[in-house]
Amino acid sequence: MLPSMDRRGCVSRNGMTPCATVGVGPYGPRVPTVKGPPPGCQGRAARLRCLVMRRTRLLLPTLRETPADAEAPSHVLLVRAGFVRPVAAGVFTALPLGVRTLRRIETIVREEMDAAGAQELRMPIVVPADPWKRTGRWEAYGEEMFKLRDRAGRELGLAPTHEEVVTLLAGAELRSYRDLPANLYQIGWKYRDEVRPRFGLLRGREFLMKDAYSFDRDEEGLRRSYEAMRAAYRRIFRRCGVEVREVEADAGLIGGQVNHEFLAPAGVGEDLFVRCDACGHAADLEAAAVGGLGAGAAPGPVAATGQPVPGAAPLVEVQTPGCATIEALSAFLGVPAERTLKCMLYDAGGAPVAVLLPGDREVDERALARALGREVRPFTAQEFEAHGLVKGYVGPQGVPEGIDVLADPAVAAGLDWVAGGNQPDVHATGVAPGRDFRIDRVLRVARVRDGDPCPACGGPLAIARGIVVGHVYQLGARYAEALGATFLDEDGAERHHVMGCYGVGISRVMAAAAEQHHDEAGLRWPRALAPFDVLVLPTNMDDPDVLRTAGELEAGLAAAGLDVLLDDRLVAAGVKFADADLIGVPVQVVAGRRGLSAGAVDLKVRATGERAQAPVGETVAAAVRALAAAP
RNA sequence: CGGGCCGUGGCGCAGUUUGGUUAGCGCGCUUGACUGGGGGUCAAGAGGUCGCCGGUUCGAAUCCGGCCGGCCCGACCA
Repeated sequence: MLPSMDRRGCVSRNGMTPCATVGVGPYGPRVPTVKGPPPGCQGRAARLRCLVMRRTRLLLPTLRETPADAEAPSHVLLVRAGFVRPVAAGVFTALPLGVRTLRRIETIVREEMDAAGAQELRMPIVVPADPWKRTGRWEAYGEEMFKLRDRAGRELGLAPTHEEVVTLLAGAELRSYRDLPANLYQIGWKYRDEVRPRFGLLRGREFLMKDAYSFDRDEEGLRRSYEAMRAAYRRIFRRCGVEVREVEADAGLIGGQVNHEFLAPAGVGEDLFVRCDACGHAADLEAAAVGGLGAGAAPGPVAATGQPVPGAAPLVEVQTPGCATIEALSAFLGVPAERTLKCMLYDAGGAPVAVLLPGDREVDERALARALGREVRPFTAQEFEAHGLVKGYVGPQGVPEGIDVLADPAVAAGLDWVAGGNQPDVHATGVAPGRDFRIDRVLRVARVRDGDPCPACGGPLAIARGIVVGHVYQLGARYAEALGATFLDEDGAERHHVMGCYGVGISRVMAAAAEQHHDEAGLRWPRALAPFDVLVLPTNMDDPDVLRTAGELEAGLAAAGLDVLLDDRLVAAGVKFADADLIGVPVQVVAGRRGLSAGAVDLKVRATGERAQAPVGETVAAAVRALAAAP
């Protein structure tokens, strides 16, 4: 029987078990056929062990050009290298290579979760609205949550996370302290109707996530569960080959007090965080702005200029025509911006507040809102007028009673400020806190900047971008209380479950790894995440020696337990090299006429670019070693 | 949701300002030949309701209106 064949070297359309196909040929009448399965790949048992794939049988559409709608490196490369295809804004199909890499991440996550004593569940994507209304999150999530109605008019949502569902399950099934502690997790698609999907997989509307929920008798148990998860997360990201920083973070809509983010530093990361290279301290930028920095660490005008503290100068009014901005004022008076006093006015949930900070600083409005527990917005022109204030020339000495004065620690600590004179074109110098104006509350709401001192050690902080790949929270009992989830404790008392929740963005990890590991030629997967371990690349498809060797290497590498991709296309070698670098398989084994004439094949480690030769007979061992040594 | 840009074979683009009858180019795809160690060469092909709807006009990819989709910046967030 003559196998069907096509130009690309496909041997058999129905020979779907890769090892059942034969050699690499035939490619045409001129090309000799390699008979029989490659050595080491005979028999049913061996066949089942083989983890080989032929390029001609794989849906692996690589693109030579950059897709017009992709910007982030991970987005460009995951599309170009044939891992994913876009379906709608922020929604993707994972192609076979993408599935393989996602599965490797999932496997690592499962192993570590299971090792930590967690149990896997499958919860639904479509969830009823009622529990969400009871916890208040139906409203709180707002437009972010996909909401639907079924034919009977029942309200449903696509779950972005599963606290409600799992808490109800715990309330029903974890009824005794003997059932606790418990940690339940799942891996599945999550939905979020993003205001603005972007960066490809990094911020999609559908994303693959592992979410886990711990249930304990008390806070002490929660802390133990929490620390166990943090430890598991460190192992997960280390195994994935993704560099992460663990930072103190903001709880967002999930809630709870203590929480940490695992940020993968990357150029396109959408989260800003501060880190101190001296002591390792790191915090989410917003968390840092609220409580991460102690008052003593705040740079006053004195520390910033390096000048000694002047004595308490008298308050003097000076003419400053056209100086409604700090920039103009600083230039006009020849005073550094950090010695001027900026007085910002906000409406905070109906109550006016004044925020004082050095002129070179900006208010982090989110941090302010969080510190006050109210929404804030800048004063309107009418509000300035109503309070008798002149925009651009507001000084704290003229802030009327009834407006709370919140001051940055630097303002409280400084003397001799240059502040607004509360009339057009007038400022005042020598303005001192306490003497000239009151401070109702010292509050750190200035946006953290590069170079600010670290609260832990005083060293310089750096602002960096990162991708949130993991987030762990201590939730406490709020969900259990809202949903009435209780258990009977040892003393017979009915108590609410104390919860924690823990997420890993599986699809984000893939994108984050792509962000961290690529070059101009393409992806460079860490070996734990690569879709295949080894790529076998025969260069001369008309050479029987080359074909036979490639087939033997394919079988031998598979027998050694590696996932092997054989590029059996009948195309120019250059095409294969370019594709090999693009898809980023860690080890390339090149079998070509040139090397084989000396009895050798070439190995290339993608991540390092390192090349080596090995005798044909030792290639498998050399490839295994190269893979083990790869990043 | 504000601001900007963009929808033309599978992908990347030109053509639109100044309407004109066969809508081009590169890559990819098909067939054949040559080639075969870094996206090679030649030849012959296939493939397009120019995002959708409506309007103006003798005539619309091109002008006007509406809608849909996508990207970037911002606000927001895993």
